[in-house]
Amino acid sequence: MNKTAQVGELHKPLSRDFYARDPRVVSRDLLGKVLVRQEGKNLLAARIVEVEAYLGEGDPAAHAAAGRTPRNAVLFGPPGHSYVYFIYGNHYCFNVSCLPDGIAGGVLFRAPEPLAGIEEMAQARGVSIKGKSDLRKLTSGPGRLAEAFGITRTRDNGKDLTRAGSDLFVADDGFHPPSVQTTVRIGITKAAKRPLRYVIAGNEFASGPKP
DNA sequence: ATATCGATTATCT
DNA sequence: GATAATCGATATG
Repeated sequence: MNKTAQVGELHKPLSRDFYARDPRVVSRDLLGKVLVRQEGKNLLAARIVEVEAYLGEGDPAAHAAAGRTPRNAVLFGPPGHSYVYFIYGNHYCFNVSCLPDGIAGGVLFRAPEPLAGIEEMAQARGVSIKGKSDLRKLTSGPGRLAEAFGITRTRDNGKDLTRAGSDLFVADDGFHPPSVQTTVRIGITKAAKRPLRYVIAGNEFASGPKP
């Protein structure tokens, strides 16, 4: 398998079937895939290294836990649609709906490794990249990821990520993560002990303090 | 109409 | 390590 991204694959979204499974399975399979934003001529791409699974009614930490509301309706809809919400008055978080239509569940994208469109991401984030280690400032954390990719609720909530030609989707370029680590989820107070955070082991671009 | 709080981050000390 | 910033969804009156 090629080490570099097979750019030819970067216009082909993952299928609806991929997302129509348990969020824990989708989470694990999303690691190593490539998140793509295609805005006309501009291409933003980043390899997913950290995600979290949020289950439906049985998961107190999930937005879907209290049942369907206008805000979380996407999570109850068909799989492969983006769920974007605003948090702490400052940040957007980007998720994808999982499981068949009518059953809630989703995956939160927490951190990817930037591959293409570095300049555009830095501009969107309002930071400058001097050294290689500064790349972490672009997308290391859900709020940063959303800002780097220009993801907002009005623009992207409810978007079908599996549609051919969508400007926002996830692609498989053949990369396979060497090893996957699971930990507890970050920043939640309910069901805080469940090991539903998935990280490519030892990856530099995962959120949190650098080891 | 008003109060509460959150799947975060930047910027202090 | 602690906290301010700051919006909107939701619950309650």
